[in-house]
Amino acid sequence: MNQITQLEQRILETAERLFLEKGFAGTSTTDIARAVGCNQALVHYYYRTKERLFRGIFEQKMNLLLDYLDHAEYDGDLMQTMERVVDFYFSMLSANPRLPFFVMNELVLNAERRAWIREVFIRDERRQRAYYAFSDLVHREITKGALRPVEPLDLLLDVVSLTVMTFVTLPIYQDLLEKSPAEVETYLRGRKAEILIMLRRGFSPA
Amino acid sequence: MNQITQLEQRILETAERLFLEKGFAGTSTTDIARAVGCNQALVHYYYRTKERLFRGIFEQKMNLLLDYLDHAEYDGDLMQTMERVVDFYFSMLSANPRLPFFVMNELVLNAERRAWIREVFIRDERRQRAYYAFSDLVHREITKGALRPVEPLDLLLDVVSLTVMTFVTLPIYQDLLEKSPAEVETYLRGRKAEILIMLRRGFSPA
DNA sequence: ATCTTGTTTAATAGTGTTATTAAATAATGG
DNA sequence: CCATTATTTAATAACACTATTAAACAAGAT
Repeated sequence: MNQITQLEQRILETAERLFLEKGFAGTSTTDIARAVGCNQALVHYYYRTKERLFRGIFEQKMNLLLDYLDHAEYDGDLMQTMERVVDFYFSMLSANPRLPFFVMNELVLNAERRAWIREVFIRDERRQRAYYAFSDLVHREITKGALRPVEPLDLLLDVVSLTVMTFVTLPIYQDLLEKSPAEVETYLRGRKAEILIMLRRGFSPA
Repeated sequence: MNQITQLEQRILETAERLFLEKGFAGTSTTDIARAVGCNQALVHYYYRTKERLFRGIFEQKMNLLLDYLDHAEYDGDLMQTMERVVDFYFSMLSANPRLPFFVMNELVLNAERRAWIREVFIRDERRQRAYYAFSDLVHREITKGALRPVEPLDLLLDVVSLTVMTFVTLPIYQDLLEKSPAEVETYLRGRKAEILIMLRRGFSPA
């Protein structure tokens, strides 16, 4: 029960790392086995197919990404809520910077994955409810005069675009502009501040 | 000189389409040949390696993407210039919606490609000059009081984030929310308007 | 008509990929 | 200790991929 789970676990973790780094098409089960240091057949013993292994990871990562939104408390002030959300995702994504690209990448490149995801995620009541709650709140805040008139989906996309792109382009920023880890940290702090300014200005009423 | 160029051309066009759709790792020279309807060796006869074929396309697409910025006239009003830029890219990307993802994808997934790109693109004087001109203008406009204090890079990233993400997530929007082409067109018009509002509010002085 | 040059294909080497199978090894329970 | 079960590996099937080579084919020039 030790080495057993140990290898199975290490395969999962390594697969995770490699898929996140190189994507589904760019990672082979041989790569994974090599990185773990075990026989390639073992990957298939535990997960049967590369697709199954991938899906498990993909689903988990997708949930990790959406969980916070599902449970977000849309209390009184939407502007404050928005700041909390950005704050949370900046922390979370600083620890997992390749997460958003990973999910986006596979959804964009693979139409079958989109179809599959449509069934599993979009038709999930919890998620539907969360979106309607959010949508209602936006409309209420607009009526209240606490928010500029805006489509809920637009608001969502604006926040997501600014936040996600910061992390998606991070490897490019690092490598192309040859930045050190310390510089990257400063840069991320700066980006977060900038995004909050944009959102505050962009959505304040009047 | 007819059938000659014809096949060479069709190989290039097909490669372009497939690379844009599935990425480098997801497209094989066999796929390309199959789609063209020619022998697979012909792809190698004209382009020698998959990597060379890809690089030609990648470089061309990257230039296509950056060309406008290199020649953008930063005249009097920055805000107006910004609107022209967004307007241009929305037209251009509506015709080539997979372009930004294609470039981003390869840069994020492939570190060697980043290194190569760093040499070819970043160390290009025209590009350097264009960026400095832009950076200077931003600082001048801030001093003039025509623009909120902001780092030029932040301004650039905000514009790029909002614009690019609209197109990157387009397949997801289409498929996951099951939208028709007509709905997509309306959606894009809406996004452009929304982005212009965000930018105007986000960067107007005071 | 044949020589030359450029185009296209068939064949294939060489490698890498996913996946399965059977055998070896380790661990566990009776 | 032995039987059973779970883990791990070696071997390999079956196929896909990149790239090369030599030969077939077509055109135009001489």
